[in-house]
Formats: sequence, structure tokens, C-alpha cells
Amino acid sequence: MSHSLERAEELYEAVNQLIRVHQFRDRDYICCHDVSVAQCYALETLVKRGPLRLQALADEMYLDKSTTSRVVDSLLRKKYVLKALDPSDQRAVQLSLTPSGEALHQKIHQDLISEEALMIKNVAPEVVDGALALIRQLTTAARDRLGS
Amino acid sequence: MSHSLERAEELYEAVNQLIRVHQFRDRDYICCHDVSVAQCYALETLVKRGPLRLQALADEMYLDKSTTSRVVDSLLRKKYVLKALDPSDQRAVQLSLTPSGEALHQKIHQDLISEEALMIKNVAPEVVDGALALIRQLTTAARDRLGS
DNA sequence: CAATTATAGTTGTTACTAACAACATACTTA
DNA sequence: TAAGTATGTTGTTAGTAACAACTATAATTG
Repeated sequence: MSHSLERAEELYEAVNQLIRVHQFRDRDYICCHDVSVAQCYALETLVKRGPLRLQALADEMYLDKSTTSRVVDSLLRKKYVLKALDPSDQRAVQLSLTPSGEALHQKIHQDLISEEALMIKNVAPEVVDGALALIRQLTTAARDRLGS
Repeated sequence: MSHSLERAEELYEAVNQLIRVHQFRDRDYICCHDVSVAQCYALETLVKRGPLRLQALADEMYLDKSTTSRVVDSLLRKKYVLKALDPSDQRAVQLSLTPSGEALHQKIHQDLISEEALMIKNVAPEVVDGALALIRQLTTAARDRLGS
């Protein structure tokens, strides 16, 4: 049990450091591309999860619907996102990317992936695969605990 | 090379998710303890790196000195941090924790570690170790790339 | 040693991140 | 159809964070 606590401590510390560095990089990087970090993350979520309602997008991003509404609003003004009414529910909206939104996301995403590729280019593939599985497990475990 | 890009893509995605979940938890958790996330991180850095000057603290946190100044200011007002003049340089300050600052950090840190321990209690130790190693490598790689 | 240059922190300003509460509107169900 | 519920938006507040301008002190150099 003491072993487990030590691991927890190390893991917490390691993830914290990673978060810091990522935040720093993202701030610098994404803001040079006409969108903020949150806006970029919204684009990404819309690409991955397809057209979404506002509340669904908020859930995916772990954000309040009001925050999400404003993030989306700025993307609408910049014409990266399209808002369509849901015919089956007059309250709801269907959010999707415009072609220029897709293009922007593509560019940012590709650049970030290239960065990531450079970082792991000297790491053995099986090590990456192993870690990948673990990081996913950790995420799932964390998500499960949030629910309760 | 195409393989490597695919891995980079998956890893990017996985790390992103992990970061999101962690940030969400931290927001919810830390803010119930009289300090904000940034303030808590400053406490943590002061505990780990000992008494620091303001600029040194800013460097550790990847923040601008002005931002750091204000974060520290709120900790000073709440008496969690002590500001002492550096006798060898009248411009500089030495920042350290007060006993109540230490106590608060201790409490928050311990609680977060317990959370983390619960999350990984069903994950095999060698799996955690693997993830740990890669997360650290990623952090180092990202930090190196930031420098250049 | 005086003048310039550099460093340490603070303050002004601006923009982004984010939650909670209150609200208008539209749907659901009793 | 009236009461209750769900979807989004807007008002408000607090936290995050950078850049620029400024004060005061230190270091360099002419």
C-alpha cells in the first residue's frame, strides 16, 4: 500500500509537469493561428465527434454550457463553425465545422502531431504502445472517479 | 514513418484526454481549499524548490513575472507565503511558505495523492511504471523543444 | 566616479477561461 | 393545458496570463 502511494505521488507529479509544459506550448502555438486554446479544442471535438448539440459539446469538453456557448460564439463569428437548427427540436442547435474551420483544424492538428512525432522519434515503438495503453487506462480511471 | 505519425497521433490524443480530466479534477478540488489552481501550484513549487525569488518562481511555473507577482500577492494576503528581502540585493525578494501555507499544501497534496492512488489501484504496477516513464520522456522532450 | 545599461518586481491594461444564476424559449408529461 | 423539464443565451464574477510601462536597485564601463 505504501508502494502504491509512492507511485501515485510520482504519477501525479509527472502528469502535472506534462500538463504545465503542454499548456505553455499550446498557448504559444495555437494563439498564432487565429484561435484560442479553448476554441481549438472545440474544433477538435467537433471533428472527432461529428456535429453536436451545444450541451453535448460542453460534456465532451468538461465545460459548462455557458462557457461553451461563448467559445462557440467566437468560432461562429470567425466562420469556422456553422450553427444549424435541429428540425426535431426548435431549442437545439447542430454545430458543425465550415470548410475553413476544417482547414484550420487540419493545419493546427498536423503541426502539433509533427511536434509529437519529433518527441517520440527516439522512443522504441513498443514502449510507446505500452505507455499509450496505460495513459488511456489512467484517463478512464480518472473519468470514472469524476462521475461518482 | 507513417507508423510513427500514427503513433504520434494516438499519443497526442491520449495525452490530451488525460490532461483534460486532470485539469477538471484539479479545478473542482483545489478551489474548495481557499486557493486557486495557480496559487496551489505556486505553493507546491515553493515546497519543492525551496525559498525562491519571484523570477525564479516564474521560471519554474512557466509564467510571466507579472502573473507570478499577482499570484504570490494573493498568497501573501492570505498569509500562506512570506516575503523577505534579500540582504545581498535590495531589489530582490525571498519567497517562502508560512507554517499555515505548509499545512495547507500538505492537506491538498495528500488528498490529491489519495485520489490518484484510488485511480490506479486496479492498474498493474508495471503498467503504471511504463506510463510514468513515457510521460516523463514526453515532458522532457517538450521542454527541450520549447527552448529552441 | 558618473553615466549608461541591465535586472527585480509592481502596476496598468487587455484578452481568455470558466462557473453559477437568471432568463427566454421550446418540449414533455401528468 | 398546466407544471415541470431541457436547450441555449446573457449577466456577473473570479481566475489565468501576457505585454508594456514604470520604479528602484545593481552592475558595467568610459
